[in-house]
Parts: sequence; structure tokens; C-alpha cells
Amino acid sequence: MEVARQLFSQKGYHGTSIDDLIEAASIARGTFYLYFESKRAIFDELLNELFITLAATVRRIDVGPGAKPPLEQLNVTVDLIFNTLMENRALARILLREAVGIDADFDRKLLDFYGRIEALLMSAIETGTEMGLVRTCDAKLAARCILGAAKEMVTYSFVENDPSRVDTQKVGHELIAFTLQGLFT
Amino acid sequence: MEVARQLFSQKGYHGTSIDDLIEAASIARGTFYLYFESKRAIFDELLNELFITLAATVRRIDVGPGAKPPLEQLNVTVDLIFNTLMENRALARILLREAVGIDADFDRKLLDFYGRIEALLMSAIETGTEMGLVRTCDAKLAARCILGAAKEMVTYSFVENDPSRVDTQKVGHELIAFTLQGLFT
Amino acid sequence: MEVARQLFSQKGYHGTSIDDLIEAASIARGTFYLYFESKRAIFDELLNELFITLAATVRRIDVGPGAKPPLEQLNVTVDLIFNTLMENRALARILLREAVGIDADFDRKLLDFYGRIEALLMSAIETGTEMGLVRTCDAKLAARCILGAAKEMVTYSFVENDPSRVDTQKVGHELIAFTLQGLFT
Amino acid sequence: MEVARQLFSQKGYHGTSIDDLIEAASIARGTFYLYFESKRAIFDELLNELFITLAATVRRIDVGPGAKPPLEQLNVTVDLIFNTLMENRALARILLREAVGIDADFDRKLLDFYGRIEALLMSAIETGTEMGLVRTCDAKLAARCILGAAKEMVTYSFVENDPSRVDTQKVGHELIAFTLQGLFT
DNA sequence: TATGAATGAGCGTTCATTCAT
DNA sequence: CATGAATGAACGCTCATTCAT
Repeated sequence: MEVARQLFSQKGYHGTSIDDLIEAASIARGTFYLYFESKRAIFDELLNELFITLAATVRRIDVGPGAKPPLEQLNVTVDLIFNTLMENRALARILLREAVGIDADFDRKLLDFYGRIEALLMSAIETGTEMGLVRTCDAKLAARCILGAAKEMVTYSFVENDPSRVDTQKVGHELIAFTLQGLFT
Repeated sequence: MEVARQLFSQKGYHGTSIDDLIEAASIARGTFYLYFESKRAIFDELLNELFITLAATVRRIDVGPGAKPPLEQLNVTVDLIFNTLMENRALARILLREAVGIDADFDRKLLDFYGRIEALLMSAIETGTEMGLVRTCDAKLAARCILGAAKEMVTYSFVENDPSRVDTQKVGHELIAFTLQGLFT
Repeated sequence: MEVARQLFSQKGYHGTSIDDLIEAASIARGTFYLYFESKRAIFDELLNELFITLAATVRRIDVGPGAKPPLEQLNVTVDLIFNTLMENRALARILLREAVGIDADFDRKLLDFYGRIEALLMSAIETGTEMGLVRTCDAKLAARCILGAAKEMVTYSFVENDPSRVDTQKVGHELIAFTLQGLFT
Repeated sequence: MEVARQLFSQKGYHGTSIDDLIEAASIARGTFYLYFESKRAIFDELLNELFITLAATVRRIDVGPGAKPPLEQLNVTVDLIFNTLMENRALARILLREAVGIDADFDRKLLDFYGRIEALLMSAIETGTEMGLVRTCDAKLAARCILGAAKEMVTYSFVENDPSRVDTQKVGHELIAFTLQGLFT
């Protein structure tokens, strides 16, 4: 699995053959199929892993009384997510690059994943609007904007020549600032 | 080409075989190779078409005296781009979905394409900052945010069950509002 | 035909495509098939041409009374043949290089051609033996030896970096000397 | 390999398809590529085999004191080579028939092979001349003559209706006689 | 007579998957 | 548990040949 993570991340799904996999893992062809039903299956498993890791990282903003200020919570959450993604860079790279095209099943899965994030963001926006913190807007479209900006920021962090040097905190804060204030003075 | 546009758009590059292509076009194998050097070549041609169409659509905001207000120009430009993309939906779908993984050459091309957009956005942000219209921020990161949000919005328009019904104007305006004001009241 | 001669000679039968042919001749695809039944057919025609030219060159040694000395006649004939081959270098190259493997029909043709030469040589040897000029030997095998040595000598003349500079007369005489005297002192 | 030897020998390189090969060998397409990198590769391997076998057979004539008479040694060597070729008839057939035209690489290989033989023969001739055994002649051309005669003799042995019946010893002796004495009485 | 667009059988090669050991 | 030899469908591509104009 570790090997597959690296290979899929580097060469993509189509660019990685079972041969690459078993050679890098120093196992026999048959052994691979002993543990994974198919090439597709290990890819799935890999991404599920990331989904679970991410799901564990995302936390709802607590707006209850006595909670820390929402903005501070937001900063913390974004930091957490960015760090998780950077720690699982290989997997995250796959998620963001192999966006689509594996097959219909995978496409649906991906849509689902982003759909859930979108729903989360939407409800946050709606809550914010109710609380008078967020301006009125089409929550769905706004959620999409946030998601898009976030995806791009993360992707950017991987594309940089030396990802390990990217200041994820700065990237996160810039994203939050952009999301909340936009660009106007 | 029309057939290829549709097929690549629906099933992706890897998911579309020469067989699919020639059957859908009702031509013989050899005929395909009479007009296109390779599978890769037709894909390239297809995307170049879109690149050119897009390049012709994008217009710099005129900040000179006597020009229309920048915001209005921005609205018009975004509308134009959105409409162009919707009119070339199949191609745009390819551009946004076949994110990467065809081959190194194509990856570079894609990076180039987005790089140029990013540069455009960056210089716009910097100009805006100089004019005092735009708050100080990391222009590069901000440009990425805009790009990401825009990509997502466009993608969203294609993913909708019935893309022809998406109100591109509304999507565009929401994107601009998000970009300029953010979400805060 | 001229074009085909050159191309077949340079790139061989399999290495030359109809495309090469028509492009070099600046004619259309259909025009080619108007004049030649197939790729095989033009190749055949080309070699027939050489066969005919060669047949016209070969002359039996006249051993009748009043004729020039056989050795002198031999020298003249060999010179003639070598010069003919050098003048039709392209064709000869094909004959010697594309030795076999086009198809069964062509193989038979080639066998025939060399068979006829062998027969010619055999009868010459037998005549020579009867006249007491030639030592007793297996005429067929000896004919083969001569044929082989001759083929190699001609081939050599084409393989040389600059065939036009090869002294065909010297080559011919060396071949005759070898054939008649062998190598012993 | 055995199957390939037969097929290449019978139908030539171009005339033999992977399909022919795998059908004759009763293996699956993939199995072929498990053992050979390509069609070219198996052909190469096959001929290398013969090259090695032949190289092991060729022996320099020992002219030192106490050695057997050169002529006897020559007879033995030629016998050895002829027998080796007859034992590896299929391979030898390929070598002699697929003269050229597979590709540039193979052409070079072939040229090399014959070049080395020629060099061997040349040095033998020169040694012979120094020892006063061989008449003065152009060693290179003479070597070519021998090579040509030998090739033809071997080819002849394969072309005969029943090659297994050819008296290789007789062929070899005739070749030697021809080479040394020529045809004159 | 000349054209060249169209054809399609055939090629060499790849690679995810199976299964007897 | 582990192996790796064997599989064969599928792929992208070539090229000699045909035929309507």
C-alpha cells in the first residue's frame, strides 16, 4: 500500500502498472492479487484511507456559548486540514490530480466526496448568514467557490518545487482572508 | 472532430479508444489516421481549439481614462468567458476533467495554460493594489484562489444534471462578488 | 520506374512503401495503380529489366577456329558484365541484397535466374574439361564457386564507400585469376 | 526458439508474424513477450546463437613447427564449419537468406560478421604469401572470392532438395581445391 | 487519364488477471 | 501464504489496395 501510494501519486493511475507495483514492493504477481482484488481495488482502498483521515480532521465550528471565537476555530481547522493533506501528500496528490476518468464508479465516489464537503460548507454559510455574520448569497455557489479556492491552494502547495517548504499556515490564512473579505480594500 | 469532442468529453482520453472514435464517426480505421497523426494528436488539436477560443475571449480590463468602470468590464468579461465555455462545453469538460496524466507533454501544456491565467490575474491584482482598489495581499496566492474558485464554478455548471439550464450570468456574478467582497457582511 | 529503382535499391523492398514511391515520383496514389498492378509487380518489372539487360550482355565464349583466345574473350565478357552491373547499380543492388524473402514466387524466379547462370558456367567448365583446359572437377560445384565468388565481388563493389571509384577491371581480373589459378603459387 | 528457428528459416523475418510464431509454438501472445522483448529480439538471439557456435568452430591454421600440414588442417576446419552449418541448417539459412533489409542495426551486424571472416581470410592469405605458399594477389579481393564461393557452396547445400543427403565433405574439398588451384589443369 | 479519400486486414505490443504449484 | 508462468483481449497504428469522381 505504501508503495502504491507513492507510485500512483508520482505516475498516476494509468501510468502505474501492476508490474511497477509488485516490483517496487518486491512481491510476486500472485501475492498482489492475494491482497487486492484488482488494480482498481487498491486505488479505492488508498483513497478511502484519505477520506477517513480527512473526515477525522474536519470539525464543525462550534458556535455555542463559551466556545472560542469562530474565526479562531476556523483558522485552527483549516490549519489542521492543510497539515493533514501535507502529511498525506502522496494520497492527496492522487485525489486532486486523478480527478476523474478512472471509471464511472470512481467518478461518482469523487462527486460524493466533494458533495459532502460542499454540504458542510453550505450549512456553515447558512448558519453564518442566520447569525448575521455572512452576507446573503447563494450558499451553494459560495460553497463551491470556497471549495475551488481551497483545492487550488492545496494543489499549489504540491506543485511548488519544494512542497516541504511551503508555509501551509500562510496559505491557509490567505485562503481564509480571501474567503471572508475578498479582495476589496 | 465533433465525435471526438463528445467521446473524449464523456469517457475521457483513456476511456476512449480509436475503435470508439471510428465507430462513432462511421469511418474506417485508416481514415482516422488520414486526418490525425495519432490519438494524442487529435486530443491536442481539440484542446488547442479551446485554448485559442478562450484566448480570443479574455480581455484585459481597461483602466485608462474614459473607459467603462472596471467592475462593469469585469462582469462583461466573466460573462463572455462563461458563455464561451458553455458553448464549448464538451471541450471545456475535457480541459477540466482530464486534469493530468495523459503524458508529461500534456501536463506541461496544462500547467502553462493555467500559469498564464494566473499571471494575468496576478498582474490585475497588483494593478488593483496600486490603485488602492485591492487590499494588500499575496498576489500569487490570491490569484490561485480566484482561479480555483472560477474553475470550480465552471465545473459545477457542467456537472449539473442539465447544464443548459444553469444561469451562467448568476454564477459569474456570484463568483465576482465572492472574489471581491468575500463572505463577510 | 526510375524512382522505384532508386528507392528499392536504397531502402529495400520492405522498407519502401507505396507512399514513398508516389511522393518521390510526384504522382497520385491512383496513378501508380494505373500503371502497375501492385507493389510486387513493379518490383518484378524492375528486375526483369535487369535480367534482360544482363542476358544481352552475357556472351558465350567462342572456341571455334579463328576466334580470339578464350582467356581474352573471358576477360572481355567479365568486363562487360561488371560494367553493366555498375551502370545498373541500383537494380543490381536489389538483386544481390533482396536476395530472398519477398515471397515464394520471387524466390523461384531468383533461383531460376541463378540456375541459368550456373548452367552456363557448368557447360563452359565441361567444354573446358573436354578441351583439356580445365582440370577434372565436379562441374556443378565449381560453377557454384565461380558464381559465389562473382556475386561477392560485385556486392563488394557496391558496398565500398564510393562505388564509382572501384576499379571494376581490376576486380574482374582478380576474379578470373582466382577462378582459373586459385591461390597457390 | 526452436519454432522461431524453423519459421524464420522457412518464411523469412518479414514473412513470419508473431501470430505464426505463437500458433506454431502453441503459446499465448503474452507468453511470447514474457520470454522475448520483441520480434526483433528473438531474431537477434537466434542469430547470435549461430554466431557463437560458428566462432567456436573456426580455428586458425597452425603454421608452427610440429603442427600438422596446413592443407590437412584446412580440410578439417572447413569440414567442421560445414558440419556446424548443416547441423544448424535453419539458422544458417536465415543468415544466408535474410541478407539484409531487416533494419540498419541488423545490416551493420551482418557486415561486421562477414567483415571479421574476411579479415581472417585476408590475414591467412598474407601469411601464405609470406611463406611463399600463396601467389601474390590482392588479399582483400581474394578473401572476398573465397568468402563468396564458400557462401554459395553452403547455400547450395541447403537449396538441394534433400539437404541431409548432401556430401558436405565433398563440397568442402571441392571448395578448397577451387580456392587453391582454380580450374586450370 | 489522373486523382486522392477511403478502406480494413493485419501488425507488433501491453498489461490486468488467473491458477497450478 | 506465496509464487510467477501463462493468458488473451484490447490497444494504437500501418499500408497495400480500391474506386467514385
